[in-house]
Amino acid sequence: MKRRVGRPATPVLSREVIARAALGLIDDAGTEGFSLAALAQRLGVRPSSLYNHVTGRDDILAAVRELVSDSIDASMFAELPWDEAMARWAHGYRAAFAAHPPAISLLATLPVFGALRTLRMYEQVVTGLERGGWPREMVIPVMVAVESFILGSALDVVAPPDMFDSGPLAAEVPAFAATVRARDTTAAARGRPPADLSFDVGLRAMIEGLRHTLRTLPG
Amino acid sequence: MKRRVGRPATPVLSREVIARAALGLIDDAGTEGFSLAALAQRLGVRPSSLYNHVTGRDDILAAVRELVSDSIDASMFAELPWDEAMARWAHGYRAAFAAHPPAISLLATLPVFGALRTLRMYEQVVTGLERGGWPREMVIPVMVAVESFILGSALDVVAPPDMFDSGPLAAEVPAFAATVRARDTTAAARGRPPADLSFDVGLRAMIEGLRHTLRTLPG
DNA sequence: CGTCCAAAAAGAATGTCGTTCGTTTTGTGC
DNA sequence: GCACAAAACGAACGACATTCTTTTTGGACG
Repeated sequence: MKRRVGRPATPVLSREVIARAALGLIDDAGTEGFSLAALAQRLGVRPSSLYNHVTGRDDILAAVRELVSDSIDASMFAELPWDEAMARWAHGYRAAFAAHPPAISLLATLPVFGALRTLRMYEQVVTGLERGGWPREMVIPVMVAVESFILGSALDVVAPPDMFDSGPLAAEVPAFAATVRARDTTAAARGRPPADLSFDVGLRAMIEGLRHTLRTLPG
Repeated sequence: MKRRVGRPATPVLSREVIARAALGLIDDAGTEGFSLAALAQRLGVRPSSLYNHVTGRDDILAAVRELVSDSIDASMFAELPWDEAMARWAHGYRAAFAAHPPAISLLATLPVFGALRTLRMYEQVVTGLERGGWPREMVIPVMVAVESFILGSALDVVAPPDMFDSGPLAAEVPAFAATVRARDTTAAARGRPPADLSFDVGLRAMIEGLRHTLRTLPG
């Protein structure tokens, strides 16, 4: 499987191929397993070859982010009431990231812009909110607020499970330890990850609160 | 200012000193300007000396995170109603991170645990929520939901301003471009950063929604 | 059909970075 | 007063992202 020097007969790489391999590598090897050397090896290629298709490490991560973002559906804003559409969009948004836990911390801090597909998604959301009666100047804040919650919740997914149970620390913070246990019990009883409980509670609250905000708007 | 080999007469370093210098370096030089070499130079020390006080880079960032977290006040939960306390806590929490924009992306992805001070903060919040009537198993989800929103909003602070105004992209997403302009106008009129609008709208909504959730709880 | 240029691969080399290890000097407890 | 731990330096290493050069191939144009 050794590759010869020189341009190959059939092209091996592309921005798309690199992004998919990168996401696969991150899924398999985790955050710290991601390196250009490992990525090149997975592609059967030398690291320097990557630079013919991307500008560098950050560009690869941007491509991965586009890949993940492109799996988010926002078409529901065209048909459903804004609040119901928002709930579904948020669930899909979070699921897209939660499907690749190790990638979250790598992607969460990256700027999103430059991706046309992402802008189109925003366009759909914005249009749906305006159709729902939100005043122009509040549309972006409302969308960004929900998006911030989603992003933060995605980071929560990758947070390590609490390991201080029955340690000397638990005695220092009894109320906290007790409520954590109560949450874990409830989560286990429902067969869902603890992080899902926070997301559901928070999303429901935020959308209910936004309904209230829109209802009681001056004017 | 050259230091001689060997243990100095008066100690130069400590975990605390290192953390403060690191935060200062991040504030001054940004995310990518942070390196152990630069940090050591700022401390008048060689990089290898740091390892006498911390286990490595990640440990330094953990110390910085503790430093930032320690400036968050949660005492209001002992006196105020839970919803009002939550609002003030959230504002302080976000402000603590927003005071160091370049640090946010470095710290946001780090695990929080091991810091006793942080656990004590959680203890105060948890106690306040229980006092407010929240059932045990919902306390942590409620707190984590709000914290996720705060974290996500902090990341939004560091997001680059939209630069696609009047570009060829704006024509592709007219509704989006228009609402962004409306938001920027409103933000400018109020003399506040655009990110603040999203945070205020989202926090108000989430707390109002949580009030509604608590009110309509089964049982 | 041949020529020239761009594209796409490997290969070699570089500088930075985090980290480890050995050495030196100093403070401290017996 | 002596042994040992603590805390600094200095040297060296391996991993990493990146750049530049070289080699081979595809395609456009004559």
